Amino acid sequence: MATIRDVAKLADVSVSTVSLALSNPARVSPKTLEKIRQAIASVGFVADPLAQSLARGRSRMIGFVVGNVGNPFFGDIRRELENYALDHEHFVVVTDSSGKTARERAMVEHLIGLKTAGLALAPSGYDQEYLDFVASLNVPIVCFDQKVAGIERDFVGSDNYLAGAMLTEHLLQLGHRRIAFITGPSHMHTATERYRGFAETMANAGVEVNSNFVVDGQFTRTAGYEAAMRLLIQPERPTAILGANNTVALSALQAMQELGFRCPEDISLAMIDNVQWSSVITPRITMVVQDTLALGGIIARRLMHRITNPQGAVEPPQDFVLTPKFVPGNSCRRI
Amino acid sequence: MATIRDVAKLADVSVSTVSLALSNPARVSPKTLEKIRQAIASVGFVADPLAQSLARGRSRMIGFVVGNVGNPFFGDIRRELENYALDHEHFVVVTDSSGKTARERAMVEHLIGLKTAGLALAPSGYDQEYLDFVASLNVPIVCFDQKVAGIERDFVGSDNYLAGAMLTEHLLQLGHRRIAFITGPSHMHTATERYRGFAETMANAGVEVNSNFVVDGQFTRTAGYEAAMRLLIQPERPTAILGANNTVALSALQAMQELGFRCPEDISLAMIDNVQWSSVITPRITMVVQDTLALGGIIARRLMHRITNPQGAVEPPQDFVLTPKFVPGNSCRRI
DNA sequence: CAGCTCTATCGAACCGGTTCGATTTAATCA
DNA sequence: TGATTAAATCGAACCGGTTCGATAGAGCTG
Repeated sequence: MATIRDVAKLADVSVSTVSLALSNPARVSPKTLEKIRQAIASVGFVADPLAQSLARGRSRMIGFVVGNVGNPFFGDIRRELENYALDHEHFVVVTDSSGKTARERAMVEHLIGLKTAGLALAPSGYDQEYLDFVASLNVPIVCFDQKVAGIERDFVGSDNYLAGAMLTEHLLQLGHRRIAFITGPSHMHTATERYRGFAETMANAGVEVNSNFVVDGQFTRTAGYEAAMRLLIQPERPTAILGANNTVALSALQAMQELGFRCPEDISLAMIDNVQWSSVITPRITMVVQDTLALGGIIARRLMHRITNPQGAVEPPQDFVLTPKFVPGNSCRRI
Repeated sequence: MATIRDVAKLADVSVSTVSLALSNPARVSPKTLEKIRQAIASVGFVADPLAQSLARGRSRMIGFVVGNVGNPFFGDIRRELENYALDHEHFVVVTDSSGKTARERAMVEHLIGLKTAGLALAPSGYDQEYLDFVASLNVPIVCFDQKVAGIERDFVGSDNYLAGAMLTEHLLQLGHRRIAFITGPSHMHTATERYRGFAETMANAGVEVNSNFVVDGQFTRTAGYEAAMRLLIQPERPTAILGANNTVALSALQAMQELGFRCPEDISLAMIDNVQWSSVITPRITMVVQDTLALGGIIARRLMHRITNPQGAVEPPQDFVLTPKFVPGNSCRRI
């Protein structure tokens, strides 16, 4: 590998001039610039990103930290961010915490060690120590999906209260009263908000919620399946199930199928968030979806803005909350 | 951030001794070691990974390059690799080329620039120049999924010929003769092998393949859908469709549903590779699946072996080909 | 006790860039 | 034309580690 000193020697200028020519060509005389250009071309010089990062104290990498890259929700956002970052000569490194807080923290630490230019972070869990840690970082960070009280950063997400409320209202309109709700982890903002949307809408309609009808699905497949089973074996079954996310809802569908319940004839089902092959799942699930492309775009622009703009770094944090969209399917019947 | 010089000053030893104590404690006297330990603890020293990588010419990162991290096939492999790497104090950075060769190359170049310890690479496309580039890298690389002629590296994958043959044989056994095949990109090894498995099995059974029954689905959703439509509008329709991967097969299912064909009553369907929610897709698709956990484990061990073992780096490349598994569903009927 | 070997530690160069004050060169003005 | 100023270039220190030959002291041998 050719180094900057090889180039300097060949162009017969100092190392610092080559460096200057690279970072600010306007401040180098045209003929020197040309000599340097030729030298660079002839030895095939490419600056070592590691050395640059060390010297600058900052790299051109952006860290993307989520709990599950396989989730299409995160996948779409990642793609948007990646495209935008690439256009601005930044490079996205993706890390997956598998939803484990300890691992998430280790990954953030690692990315900080890499002197990443910025972080797009979907926190999956946290304790006070972790919050302090995140607060102590002086790197641009845009949080998304999970709004965490105590993290004073830009936040990009959807109106989860509304998402829960919309589906609840839809089921009420169809005549359902015995509506069950499969929740997510109580420490997650999306989970609590969606539940709040459900509970308040029910209360506003004057419908009491049977306490056996609220079960914890942890946003995971196994817990969701188990939670659904608990709902289905009750003598007084719900007429509709609302899944707080795609995973628990589809786990519920699986449980229903295995026990021989038909959807929507026996039990209606609705969920928040799309999945990849929803169009071939029978019945087509009625859902509320987030505008992942828009979210990804906002995250990307906001993060790059803070990274590239000198004063962008000190702007006060801002929240961007998008309205989710209702997508009717045929998994909810009128009763 | 505390540097190694701060530690040296506090422990009243030289910088090089601190470095030695960190990398090879046995060669430092016990009392010096203790002084250094205390100093490290009191200033909270953590070595800068960037500076280490620059000085060593090698980092503790492993690059993971695939065309679509959202695909559960790659997701499982990523998880296995990540767990194993973490156990060996290595860190996986994931990059997604979105199936674009140019981007894939840029990502590999970037990872090499980061002086990654090794690469797990699922090539999605290539030209001669790219092959030469990969060949020129003297970093441990384990290729997987796509076997590329011209890349002399370890390879981990499944027997794709067998995968195609197994499903074809199954359909023949059920009495199908008019079997259609939706292929993947012809430059992909998995695609050509799976097709070969289909074609040869058909030939061996003495069944001629209608040339209109072989359509190109590019392993993508849009092309797969289009290809399926072309099959379904023919006056002489196939009685069974075999999708060369999950994406094209499910696109075909969608096309069938939209045109009002029932599966398997009107047309049978089988596919290679699982998807996340196959258990709630109706009908349950008959498929051949790869053992992603085993693949991931082999990739991880092989790569770490080459990285950590001094002589591992020079071992000749080896192929690991696993046998895929037949998973019956109810998407294929006897005729 | 001189001569030799080992062990522990050190100093300096190095990895490959960036940065900034100092210096040289060129252009502008009185 | 000499003084002044701006533009171009340079040198050296720096980022934060690693590495390796040199050195000093301890321990062993004859």
